[in-house]
Amino acid sequence: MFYMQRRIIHIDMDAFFAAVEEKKNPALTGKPVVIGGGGNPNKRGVVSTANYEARKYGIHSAMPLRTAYKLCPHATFLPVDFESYRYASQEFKSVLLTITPIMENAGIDEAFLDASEVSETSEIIASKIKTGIKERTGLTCSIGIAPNKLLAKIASDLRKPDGLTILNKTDTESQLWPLPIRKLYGIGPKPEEHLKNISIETIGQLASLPLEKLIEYFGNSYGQYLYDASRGIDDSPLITHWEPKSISREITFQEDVRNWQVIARTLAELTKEVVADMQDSGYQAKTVAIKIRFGDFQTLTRAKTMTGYTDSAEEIRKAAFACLKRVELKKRVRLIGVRATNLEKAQQ
DNA sequence: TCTGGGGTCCTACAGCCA
DNA sequence: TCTGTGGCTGTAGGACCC
Repeated sequence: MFYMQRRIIHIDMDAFFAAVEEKKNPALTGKPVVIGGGGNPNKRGVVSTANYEARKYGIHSAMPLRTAYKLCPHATFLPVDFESYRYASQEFKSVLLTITPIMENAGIDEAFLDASEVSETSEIIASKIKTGIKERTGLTCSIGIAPNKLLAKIASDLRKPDGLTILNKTDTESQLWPLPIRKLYGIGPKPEEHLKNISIETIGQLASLPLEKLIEYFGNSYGQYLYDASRGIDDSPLITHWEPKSISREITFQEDVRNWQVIARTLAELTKEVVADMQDSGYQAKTVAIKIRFGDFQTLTRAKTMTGYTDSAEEIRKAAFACLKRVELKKRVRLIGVRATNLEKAQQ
């Protein structure tokens, strides 16, 4: 039996939000730009994207805006303009679809292509993608090409910006194993710390652990994942179509709130937005959940499953408030959110 | 003192039922 | 009738990603 090796391409736009902003306002080019929250570095919010100039000051995604401001007060701070980014996203993805229709959306600034059936060489495909995106949007991207999604994503991260990296199965030892464990998709701060405690720092060292050990440390599912991923093994297919599992809204107050009226009014507004979203996209929900984060970051959720599926504003609001009633509000509230889950496409 | 918002998936546990 | 077991569903929390 002959198995053809897949050819998966991962495309990652370079400092996407910042690049779109620089396109909108070329005067920003070459200066440090930080995008996040409402664009006011003295208010609550985190960095969504920092351009390469701003990264030189140590600014990175997920950093509090106030911290970014301390590191580089003369940077330009801008609010997130999702409309523009969504438009640019559609534009670059339309270029990708000229290569092959087998595309997986992986967020606003990333995508995978399955180019196994495309006859051109990887270098020619990559060059077509880069030129096409540059012509269409004026933006650059980094590309990784490999036999699976896991390696393609790691590859696109190896040379940035405007890079191209092609990995083969046989490159696992030389290219994958020297990398720090954090580079492996799915390893966040917690597993990283756990692994460092047992002196595992690189993907190669992770690959030296027997499967039984990994399962003992991390459970069946995640243990098996780490075992395979550290060897560059990944058979997961591209997801070209998917249905949402939940629709939600949440908001962090500028200052922690004790006033129940404010909390209730905010919950009602968020619920309205969720319902509008559901109705626009044609979904009904059976379960409504709320999320509350207190000033000390303690976070709790309460959920209520209704008797049937609904997109009625009245029913969903009632369910959300039934959840709120079950929470003892004895501390100031930092964040409140509402989520509709257990979704079903509404009958037409 | 600081830590967004919109998602997904996994795990643990409790209650119900056959 | 009592007890144990295993599956299913709902709930809650935690971790990850962009």
